Amino acid sequence: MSQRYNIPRGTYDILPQDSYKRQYLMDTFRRISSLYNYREIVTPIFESADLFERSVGDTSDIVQKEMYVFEDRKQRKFALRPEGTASVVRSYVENGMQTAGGVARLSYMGPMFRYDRPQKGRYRQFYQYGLEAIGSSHPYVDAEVIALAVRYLTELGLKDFRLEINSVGGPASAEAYNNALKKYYAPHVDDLCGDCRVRLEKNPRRLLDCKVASCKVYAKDAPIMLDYLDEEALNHFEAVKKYLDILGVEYTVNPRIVRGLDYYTDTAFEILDDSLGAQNALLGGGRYNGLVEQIGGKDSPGIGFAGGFERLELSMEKNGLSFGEEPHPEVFLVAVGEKAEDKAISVCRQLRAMGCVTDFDIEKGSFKSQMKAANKSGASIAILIGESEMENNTLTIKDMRQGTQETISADTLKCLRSHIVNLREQS
RNA sequence: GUGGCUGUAGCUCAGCUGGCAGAGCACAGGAUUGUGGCUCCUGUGGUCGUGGGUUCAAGUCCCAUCAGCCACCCCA
Repeated sequence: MSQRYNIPRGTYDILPQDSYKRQYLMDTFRRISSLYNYREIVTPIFESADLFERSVGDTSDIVQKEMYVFEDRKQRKFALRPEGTASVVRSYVENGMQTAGGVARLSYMGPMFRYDRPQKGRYRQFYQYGLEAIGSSHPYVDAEVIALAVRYLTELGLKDFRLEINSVGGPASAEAYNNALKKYYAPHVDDLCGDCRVRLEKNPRRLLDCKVASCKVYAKDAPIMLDYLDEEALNHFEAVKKYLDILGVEYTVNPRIVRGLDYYTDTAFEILDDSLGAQNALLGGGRYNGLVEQIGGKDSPGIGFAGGFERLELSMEKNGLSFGEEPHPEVFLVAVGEKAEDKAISVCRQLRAMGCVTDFDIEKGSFKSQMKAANKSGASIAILIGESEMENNTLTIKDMRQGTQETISADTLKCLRSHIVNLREQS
């Protein structure tokens, strides 16, 4: 026997018996995002590594420890995308979307890659849905994006999640806050973990969600971001809350939300489902007013979110929610004898031309085993063609649920069609 | 990158202090010479994750390694 191969660590196959679930999640996301007039954008799954280093942040764990970086044959440095926003903004700038005026509403879905130790709800290749609204800094847009995220989850039937929001302020607030943090932590430097000593210099905000016990002690009494927001940032945050109230979206303010990507400004939010275990973030997002310019475009504000399909599936399964109907053929053909088989092939073709989902297993021999196959397929109708049907030029149509059957002329296609439609309506 | 638990048939798992590799489900055939589901009978299917070691003898004990799960971490 030749070499057997295994799937790479942290990846998984979506098997045919489950793929309708993922399709349901994707279809629903497309439906809801198009309700808000978002259009789908598809970008490559790899980009210049530099794009992510500059946008996500070269001090972030994503870039430092988790990114799949590789060189192509001409020694250009690329990365498998660890998230979607950077690519969407790159495309926005590259294709001059800002010149179109108004707000660009862009949605996307696809695989993302992070090199991390796999566990429940966490994979190395995982699939995200997300969207970006670029071109407005109006707080209503923040609220609308959040409302859309909530609407999507609600549409899927999910209830036991909670929305947490925060504001990390603009650059001025951020600097004031960072200085306050540095000042607060300075006397305790020796007690901090190695990571945090580096963070204190480069990105002090991330000290707040360090889980090392000795660092956690100080996080409790650390200065709070919201107290350092300048007037503009504070007004923005208040307005976002007002619009969320108008839209009927429930939330709690969590001043500790510090998103792991460096490009966030002002609004940051997460939707959490505590039944999921350690990986409890269903979706997360926020505003990124400096990102477009940072990537080389004309200064334009933006906001967006992204979530993982895997965690949605876990949450839905835990709650016993439906992924829509599992697909199965409507008609299954059963034919015994060479001439009957030939007849079945042409009936099969005609049924499919009518738009009727049809299957026929030419490998199966006996009537019995073909009937078993028909039963297993879940088809509601079986069409039987045997000796007597061939002699009389008829077809026997069997209702698999009721067990009833009747014989009709094989020539009247319309007749066949009305039978199928009839039976389809009954079931 | 760190720790704990687990790897036996396609799936879920049993296999005692080392002694002939098992069950259920699934799959195939039959009981029923043109009729599925229920029942009963029969059958196919295994480099016991991989590589070493100890032993007369290893699925079982030891070491390494890979993978899965859970947690840390990170976040989707």
